Amino acid sequence: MSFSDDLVQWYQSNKRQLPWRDTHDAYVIWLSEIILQQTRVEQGLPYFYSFLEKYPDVSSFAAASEDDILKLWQGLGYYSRGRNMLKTARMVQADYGGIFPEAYDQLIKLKGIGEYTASAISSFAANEPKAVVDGNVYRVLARYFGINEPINSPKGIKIFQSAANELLDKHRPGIHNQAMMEFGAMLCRPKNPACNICPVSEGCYAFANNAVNLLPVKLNKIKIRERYFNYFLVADEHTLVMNRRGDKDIWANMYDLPLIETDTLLPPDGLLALPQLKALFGDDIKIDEIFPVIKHVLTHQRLFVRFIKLQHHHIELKEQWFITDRNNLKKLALPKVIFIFLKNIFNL
DNA sequence: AAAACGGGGAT
DNA sequence: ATCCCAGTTTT
Repeated sequence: MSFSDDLVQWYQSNKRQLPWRDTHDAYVIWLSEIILQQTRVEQGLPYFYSFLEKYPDVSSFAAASEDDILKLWQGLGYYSRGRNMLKTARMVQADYGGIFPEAYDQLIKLKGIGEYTASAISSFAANEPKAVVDGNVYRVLARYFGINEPINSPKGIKIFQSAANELLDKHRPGIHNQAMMEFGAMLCRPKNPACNICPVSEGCYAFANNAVNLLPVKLNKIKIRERYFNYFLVADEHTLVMNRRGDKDIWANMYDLPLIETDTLLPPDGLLALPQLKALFGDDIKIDEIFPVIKHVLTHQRLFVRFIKLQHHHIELKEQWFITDRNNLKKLALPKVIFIFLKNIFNL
């Protein structure tokens, strides 16, 4: 019995039942793989269902608008995944007649599909012998073979890909890949791995050398930027002023409120200089209510978000601002922190 | 080669 | 708090 055989055997009797397993539809597999990038299965599952229901095939996906896709993606994060999916769906519709490709060399050219995802789709859908290397596989390989090269160094990435390629069972690459990942997710976990019931502990370097908690090695302490967002609620009975975000910063092409970003800690009294507000909104405004600062944590940024309700009779709309009915909010893709605020304010 | 890109769960 | 999740793109 080889390492792969042992894992596959374990996989077949211990795998979770997941809706994207046991299909060979490349479109469905693609949908699941993009959703699951940097996302836990439990978090992605409801999105997978809603996307599949609304867009049962690539043609219907390609016909959607970016606003539609981002709205359905709302809350999942890494929104470029959604925007790239739309580009890819349209490319598949135009260049492949709506037939989702299954070949690695074609997949790798599509937006949002990198080495991992191209390997996953091609091996799951068509049994193409491409080895996946995701976070699970890095961990399994590092521990089992005692590889101490950092998993996120350029050298490490090549070493792990080579190791995965060598290990791949060319006769059943799809199930081999799934078994590697499921094993990493369920037994060979980052913390408290289940070495006591591990089917391959006997040949495991880390288990034999008491190095399970030392591997894999990862470097790069990401640095976190602090930002201070002052959002302004300009609303009447039925409508409010919204802002369409640009395509560079976080939450690209999504919708929030008129914003003043400051580069220092917010003043304790919560007051921005009134002249600054008048310069932005016009003279006819007054601060109505200042809400407590909300700390919103992202991977690379810590946001200190403060909402300020303004009284107004007339305001001047800036370039990316527009007035919309409250009822239209259900159609706009909102960042989590904006969504929560508006939901609470308007009892949505 | 680094940095950027969300949000949430486990420890 | 820290890590990391079925990673990819941009700088």
